Amino acid sequence: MPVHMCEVINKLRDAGLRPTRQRVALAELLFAGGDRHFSAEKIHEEAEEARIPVSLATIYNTLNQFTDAGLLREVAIDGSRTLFDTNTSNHYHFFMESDGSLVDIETHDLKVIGLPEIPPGTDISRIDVIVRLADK
Amino acid sequence: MPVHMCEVINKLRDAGLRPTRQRVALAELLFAGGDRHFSAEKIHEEAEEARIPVSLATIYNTLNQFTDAGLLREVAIDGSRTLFDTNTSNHYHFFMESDGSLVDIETHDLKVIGLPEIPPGTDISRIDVIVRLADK
DNA sequence: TTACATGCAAACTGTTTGCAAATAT
DNA sequence: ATATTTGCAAACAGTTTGCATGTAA
Repeated sequence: MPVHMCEVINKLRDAGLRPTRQRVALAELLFAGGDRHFSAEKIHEEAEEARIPVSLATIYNTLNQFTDAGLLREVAIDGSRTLFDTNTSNHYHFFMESDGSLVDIETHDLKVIGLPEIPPGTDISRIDVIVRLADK
Repeated sequence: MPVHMCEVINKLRDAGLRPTRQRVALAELLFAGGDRHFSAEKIHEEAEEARIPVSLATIYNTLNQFTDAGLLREVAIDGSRTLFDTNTSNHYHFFMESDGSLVDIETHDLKVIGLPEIPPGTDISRIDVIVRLADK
């Protein structure tokens, strides 16, 4: 078994997920390259191209499990579909309205200042920033 | 016909929308008070309580028309449902994770700084900021 | 009178779920 | 051996659409 596969298996184990055939294959697809953004449907297509037999239902379940385990995060762009992001660190996004794609903005570049007091009894769990770009 | 009703009618006319019974009634519901956030379903319930007969399909159509006309804007929180906002000016939001409600943050309080260069050939069409709050 | 708006039901999209068969431990 | 995971199809929620009927101009 190749080393990179063991890494994926350990990653899943650490997250408390059994390293099943499908989960390992999907994790390799998702985490092989650098950071990326995708929908469930996109991953389904890629899995088919890679001859990995996984049902769409399992992809949804897996992406949600990965998200719960902190391996992915969701990005809310509009109501039509859920996008996932392999970069789980605190960062913001450019959203290309022309083609619906996302590009990361590294946090150290960008700051949100002047935040008013938050309601008592609450904590900030996350700040989402989406810079929507349109073709000129 | 009361004065406030004329205002609504003019507002619709200015937006290029015929002031039909349903559109006038919905506009009064939506724009009577100050700024507010809501889903299509919520407005459907309110219309029923107010004994205004409007089908859910018409509410969806109307909210989308109002949005296209610039009378409303959409707020993307998560994929599960579309939220609308009567405040169409540039402003940001607190999102209460506990109950799914939204509260406006006035723009003059909050600034996004250090934005990196945007890709050539594009313009910023809007910046969305959502501060997610969880109960402590 | 005529173009546009409405209501209903049916279609549709993205997502979740129930359950029998398959699999990891 | 046993608890978990998978795949399928069916269920589901939110939203949109086709078409006959109603209405504003």
